[in-house]
Amino acid sequence: MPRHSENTRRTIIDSAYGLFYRKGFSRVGMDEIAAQSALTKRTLYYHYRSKDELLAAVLEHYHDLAMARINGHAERYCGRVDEIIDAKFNDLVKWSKTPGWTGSGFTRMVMELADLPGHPARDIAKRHKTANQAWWEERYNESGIGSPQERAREMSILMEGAMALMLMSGDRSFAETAQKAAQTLLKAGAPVAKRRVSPRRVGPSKSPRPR
Amino acid sequence: MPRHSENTRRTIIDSAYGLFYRKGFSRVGMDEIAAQSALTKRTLYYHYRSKDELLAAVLEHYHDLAMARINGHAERYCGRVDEIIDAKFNDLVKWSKTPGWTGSGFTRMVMELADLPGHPARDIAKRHKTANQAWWEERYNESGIGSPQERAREMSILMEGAMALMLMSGDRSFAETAQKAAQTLLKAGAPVAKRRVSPRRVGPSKSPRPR
DNA sequence: CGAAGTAAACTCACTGGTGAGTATAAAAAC
DNA sequence: GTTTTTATACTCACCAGTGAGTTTACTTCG
Repeated sequence: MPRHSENTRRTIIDSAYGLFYRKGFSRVGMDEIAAQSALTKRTLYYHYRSKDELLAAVLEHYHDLAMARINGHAERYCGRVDEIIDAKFNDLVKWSKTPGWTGSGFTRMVMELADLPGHPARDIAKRHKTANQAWWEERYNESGIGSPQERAREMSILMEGAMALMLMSGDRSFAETAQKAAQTLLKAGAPVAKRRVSPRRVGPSKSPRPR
Repeated sequence: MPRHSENTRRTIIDSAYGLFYRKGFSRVGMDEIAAQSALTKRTLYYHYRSKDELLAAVLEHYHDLAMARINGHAERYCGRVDEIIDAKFNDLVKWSKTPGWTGSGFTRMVMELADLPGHPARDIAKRHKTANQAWWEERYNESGIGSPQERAREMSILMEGAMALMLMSGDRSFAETAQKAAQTLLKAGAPVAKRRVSPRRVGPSKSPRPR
């Protein structure tokens, strides 16, 4: 087939993402990815030097997607912070109901590769979580909430913890518990001016949910 | 009867635990475990029918250890709930400073094997987290705190989330953030009688920290 | 007592299978 | 005529699990 190397790469990354997300990194073979992509293994190695490099590309791509998605949702994630919190946790519950849901792929990758500090996946996952947290910090900040950084860190913790426990127990109500906790912390933490915030940017989005 | 099979099993389980904790399940071979135990691979299969069964035995053992440890620490984890919370998070920080720390082995196992719902490791990990949460529920309960179950679930979430983020970011201060959040939630949640609680049982303990 | 039996515990060498990554040559696009 | 892709076949390392036999410690019988 032809020269559209961009398309091919996209195909490879999508297939790889699906398999990595489902089964983790080690238990997915390059042959499997090749088969899923309807390509030859040789072609995979034409575009990516190694399995690790492919993983890095996959995470990079889905990090970008997630960021674009979150920023494109300005009209959904606007208003008072407490409303944004509710929206976020509702979305988490919705997401967790998709058939093969197994939590955050980034988190799971880091846990699987926890003993390889130099692995590219580690850095990308870290960047992803940092970016997410920065997003929350902005939300808290522009709403005039006190200690926005601390609040954002709490949100990260609650989200991460809720996902882990939902995955382990199969009990979706952990999202609700985390949500209520976030609201309580918001109220208890910072009795500052509550001002509304208007949508920041336009750009609807649908599509699957990387995380 | 010939040689002491209990000792051998113990050796195997300890070696396996060390390797599984460090590198995860898939990336550790039975040969590696055998070498670490100074035994033949065949001997491993004499005591355990399969690698999965060995993993189950390892988790079972370390779950017991963790429970024994937590119950043996009655003199440490007593007093007002807010003191217990502080003690717990301090212990988390201390634990996280041990050289090869990579968070909760149970959580990481579940994340690695997330696509295998029937795997024995899943059930054991779930039981472990449930037991931990029940422990917290008791603590809240015997201190006359309102909604003890909800408080215990929050604790689980905060602990789990803090560990995940500490692992990903390498930033230990997430423990502190989670700790403060737990205290805030405690105060905000249940303005009920604060009564002291005396040590429940005796039995000092030291030893490493399974989780 | 001591030889013979025996069952648990253990070893060595092996199998079939799969993993990542490569070699090479040739075909199809553009 | 260069880039991309196929096709097939290959290397080499590893890995879960096994077949068949050996050692150890304890028992039983003469």
